[in-house]
This record gives sequence, structure tokens and C-alpha cells, in this order.
Amino acid sequence: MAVEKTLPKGQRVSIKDIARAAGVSHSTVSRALRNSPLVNAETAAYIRRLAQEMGYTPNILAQSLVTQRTYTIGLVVTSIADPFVDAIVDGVEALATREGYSVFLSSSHADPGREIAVVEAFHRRRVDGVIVLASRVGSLYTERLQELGVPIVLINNQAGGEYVYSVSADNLGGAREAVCHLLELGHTRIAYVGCHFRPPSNRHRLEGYRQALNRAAIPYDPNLVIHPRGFSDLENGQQALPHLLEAGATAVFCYNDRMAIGLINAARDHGLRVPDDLSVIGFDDIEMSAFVTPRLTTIHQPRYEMGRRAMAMLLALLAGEQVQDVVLPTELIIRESTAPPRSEP
Amino acid sequence: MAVEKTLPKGQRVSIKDIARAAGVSHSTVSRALRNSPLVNAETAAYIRRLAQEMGYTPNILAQSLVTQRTYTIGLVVTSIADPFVDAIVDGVEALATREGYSVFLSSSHADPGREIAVVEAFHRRRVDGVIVLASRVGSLYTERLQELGVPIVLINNQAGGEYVYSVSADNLGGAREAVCHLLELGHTRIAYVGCHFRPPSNRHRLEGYRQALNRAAIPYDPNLVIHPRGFSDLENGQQALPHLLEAGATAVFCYNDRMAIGLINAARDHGLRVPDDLSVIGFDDIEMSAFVTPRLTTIHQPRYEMGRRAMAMLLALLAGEQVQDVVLPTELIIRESTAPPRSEP
DNA sequence: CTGTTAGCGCCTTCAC
DNA sequence: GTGAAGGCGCTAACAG
Repeated sequence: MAVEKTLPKGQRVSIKDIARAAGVSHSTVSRALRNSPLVNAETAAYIRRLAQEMGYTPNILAQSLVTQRTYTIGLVVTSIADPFVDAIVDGVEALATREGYSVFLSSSHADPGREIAVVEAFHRRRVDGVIVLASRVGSLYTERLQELGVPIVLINNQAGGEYVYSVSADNLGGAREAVCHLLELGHTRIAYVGCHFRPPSNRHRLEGYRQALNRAAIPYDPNLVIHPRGFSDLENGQQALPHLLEAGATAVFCYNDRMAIGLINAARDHGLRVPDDLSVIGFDDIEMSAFVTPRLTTIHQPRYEMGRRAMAMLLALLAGEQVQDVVLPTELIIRESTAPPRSEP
Repeated sequence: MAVEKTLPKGQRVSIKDIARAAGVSHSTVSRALRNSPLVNAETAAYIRRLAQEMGYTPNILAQSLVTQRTYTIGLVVTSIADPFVDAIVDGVEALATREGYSVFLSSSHADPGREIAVVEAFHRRRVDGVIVLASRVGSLYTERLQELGVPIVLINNQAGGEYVYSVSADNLGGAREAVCHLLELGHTRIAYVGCHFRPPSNRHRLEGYRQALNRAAIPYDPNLVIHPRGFSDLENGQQALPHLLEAGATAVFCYNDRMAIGLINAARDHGLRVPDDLSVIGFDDIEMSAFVTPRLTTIHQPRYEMGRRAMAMLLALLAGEQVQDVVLPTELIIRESTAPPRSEP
């Protein structure tokens, strides 16, 4: 009876169409398609074959409307074009896809306004959960986040809060390890170049720096701790050079690789040689680090794994399980930018 | 009048709830919320205020179900952790967000199977359109893509097809410009190191190389054209070195920056100096290029703009407008890795 | 201007 | 096993 006209394009085949073609009710089709045992095996097979032939593609939107589950998550990053971010996104996406979730990606450009706008948009789309990467936004926002009633996991952000879960790298331990490496090489005038616009992680790395010095019984010298006020990491690295020279540093631990690279470039322009005249160690182990000259010694953050773990945590939360915050270990990667201090003339 | 009980969490306020609270029908609420003129201004204002107070967030899924428009697009990339990809994603996302679209991001890892799986997933979610980035997948797949009945735009992929639209960089012109630069510096033994697993763009860049030589009346020497068979770009760059030396090249145009960097590293390990002993020029202008030593001379691709244009094209397509494929101009970025050939001893 | 009625595509009791 | 009926949240005629 049904008119078998080929639908022009964007073939909107629904379970009703299949039901009509199969001479059953749409309930039965629905069951068959979800492999429900409550349906005759043969008719189920027939229905599935029919669905296949008719080019049926389930409409997840409709499903979601009734099940109240969208199987989507929202991922907020500061900027996609950040070499630190990409591997994390990769990790999130890989696990999400494997588990049947799709991910909405949006960048906030570190603008609080945009960041909450993004979250609101995610909410309108009824994402099942949200992952926020390296947000610099504070409490006012995580508060709103929690109102949404969906689980949130934060990566690299210690912004605390009752219903906020987090995964991050071991900033403290990593920093300690970096400075220990410098100490073991024989340095005693070791500087730290920090980042003023990432307070929490900066605090931890600075603390690691202090702990390492402390253990080596080297007194803390405020002149060796610098927080440039520029906007970009590279710029900040460059700006730090004169202060370092003045303070008589022979080695520097930089908040991150980009700063380290900026510093190294500035040093070269200034006629200094790294590591001969100045040892430099970074943090993050971004891809570029292995290709600059000299190749940068740094602290590796397991970024892909951080993404995976964040997604895994979200999945657990969605399954109603209990979860604990995770802190992933870092790893010292020794390359060419660090060496023993030059013996005095 | 309305009971102001705070809903526990995941406050599922619907237009019906608002209707009840306001003493009107849900149609009126719907109209008021969409700023329809068919509603008394006062009651509309009241309703909107009420919605605000009750913490209402429209459910786009439900809207989409009836309007048949999801305001989502799917973006397929080979790998997110590719420095070439990120800026493009950024460009797509920026415009999409501005226009009220959300973007699903998925990576295919250059696996045809995964790539079509991703597209199927997008289809189930009823995305309004799809953007595919640098797909190495061929016709069988774009065919299926078109069956979906949603507009597709391809970035950096010449795979042709009736209903396929594309935006790409001017590979031919860029390559010509790269080689011209080398010619102008005085080189005559100029090599090309190509990429065997990106046939279309490789063909264009090789053709640009030939055209440039041709215009300079320099005969084409097959020994100077190398296509390493390794898997990674860096590796391929390294592998090319011995052949280049053997062929007596004084300058090399590499398919992309990563190859160029691999080649430069190999050259250094081999005791050669770039650009003194060998001039090297890349293609892409990835971020790293400005930080390696020597800083890499290269051909810039306007990646962010490519992303934007692709999204703009999709938007136009969704608006039913006619569109034309776009080819964006490249730009020669002269840095430190190219110089005149050394005068013979 | 506003309410009523349908229905988008699907899942889910609840009877048969 | 299977069908009928109701509803997820929302928009869109169609009457008033």
C-alpha cells in the first residue's frame, strides 16, 4: 500500500516507515532495532534487514528526548591552537568516541564571558557532561557550572568546589624534579621564571622549586624568582633575561616550555650560549621542545593520558560511580639545554 | 503566586512549567520566548522574566526535532594533535560559534574506516553540515558523504565530486614562489623532497617546482626529486639527505615544514650547515618553524582563514546560496634557512 | 492576541 | 510476542 517513492535526498526514513513496510507496529521496529529480546527473532532479523535496505539511520535527537541522555559531552579549551591543548583533546576524543559519545569542542580564549557562554550553549544542547581545560576562570563560574546538574571535570585547574572533579599533572613533584636535575648538575644559583596569569599551577611549581632548594640546603633568594608581566609566554621568557643576568643565575627553571624557548632565543641574541653559559629547563614537553636548538630539557606532562583520564572520570560519574581526583606523574626529559655550570675562570 | 521551590538539580524546567506558572498556554510561552510579535508585549515580558527566574534553558534537541535543523556541524580531522590542523579548527569554531552553531570534532587518524564511522555518527546526530580536513580518503567515501543529503566542504582535498565543495591553499603558486626564491638567491641545483602519502597536494607542489625551473630555463633533473617512503614527515626529511648530497643539490624545497625540519636536523648531524652548505625551504609555516635553528624559511598557508572560509561556505550552502570553490593565496616567509649558494672554492 | 491540536522520531508502560 | 497509547520538549498551523 505504501508509496515507495525514493525520497529525494536526506532520506528521512523513520521507524514508522519501516513498520509500514514490514507490516508491524513501530513499537516492534523500535524493539527489533535495539535488539530487545521481546521480539520474535525472525521478524527482528527481517526488520533489521529492511532497515538496512531502506537506509535507515536512527535519530539520536529523538532518542535523547525520551531517554534524557544525549551521549554528548562538551569540551571547553582556552584555545585549540595551543600546542599544549591538542594532545589532551585527542585523548578525550579517543575515549569518548570509543564509548559512543560525541564531543562538542569550543574555545573560550580565556575570556570568562565567553567561557560561560560556551557552557550555556552546551547546556542548551543537553550535554551529559563537561570537561574544562585549563580554565583561568574562578568560582563564580564553577558555581554556575554545578547548577547545570551535569558532572564537570576540570583538567589542570585546582579551582576546587564540592561537585568539581579534576585531573592534573603533578606540578609540585615535576617542579621539584626539574630543580633537582639542575642541582645535581652542580648549579647553586638557580632561578625560577613564573607565570602571573596561571596562579594555581604557578604556585605549585614555585613551591616545588622551593622544596628542592630547601632539601639541598640552599637558601631561597627572592631575586632569583621572576614573574614577568607580559601577555605571551615567549615574550615573558625574553623579558626575564636581564633580571636573571643581574641576579647571577647559572640555571633557570621556567614555568613552561614556551617561556624557556623565549628565554633561549633572547639569550642567543644576547650572545649567551645555552647550556654553556646558562642552563634552561622547561615544563610541559610540547612537541616543539625536541626541535629547538639546543633541544630543550623539560618536564613531560602526559597530556594524552590526562585527556583520557578526564573522559574516563566523566564516564564513571555518568555511571553513578564514585571517583577520586587524579594527579598524574610527570617525567624528566633530559635533552641538551642543561649542563653543569662553567667552572669559574 | 508561583511556588518558588528550588528544583534539586538538573532543573528540568520546560515551557509547560512556565505556562502553568504564568497561567497561559505553552504556545504562548513558546511565542514569547522566541520574541514573536504575536504576543501581548506585557505578558511576553512577564513570561520572559518568569523564564529567567525559573532558570529555564531551552532544549535545542526538542527544537531540532521539529524544525529539522540542529545548528550543529561535524568537523572531521585526521588528527587533532597536528600542528597544521589546530589553527584551522580554530577558524571553523570561531565562525561557527558566532553564528550559533556548535561543532562536533572527531579525528579519523587517516583511517578510511574510522572516517566513515565518524561521518555516520554525525549523521545520526543530524548535523546540518560537515567539514572534512585533509582527508586522504577517496571517492567511495565522498559518495556516501553525499548520500547523507547534507552539504560537505573539504579543506585541502581535491577529491572532486559533484556535490563536494572545497577550500584549499594555492599549492601550485606557493611551490612556484618557494622555488623562485631559491632561484633568485642564485641556486641552480634545487631539489624537491615530496610526500608519497598526500598525492593531490604533492602533485601540485611538484608541478609548481617544475614550472619555476622551467621559467628559469633550468632543465628538470629527476635525480633531484625525491619521495622518501617513511611514515612520518620528520623521518622522511632525514632520509632524503643522502640522496640530496649525491645529487649535488645546494638548495631544497620540502613538501612541508616538518620534512624540512627533519632534513635540517639530519644535515646538522652530518656536519652540514644550513643555510651555508644547504638552503632549505618548507611549506605550511607551522608555529615551530619560527623557533627552530636556523629559523625556517617557508610558504605560509593561511590556516585560520581556511577554516573560516570553509565554515562560511557551509553557512552559505545551508542558506541555499550558490558557492564557488576557494583557493587561498600563500605567502613567502623569508627567515634564516635560505641563503645564496656558497661560491665555489 | 491566545488556546487547541498535531506531530517531529523515538521509547515505554500496559494491556492483549 | 505484539500493538495501542502516552509522552519527552518544542514549534506550527488552525481556530477562535
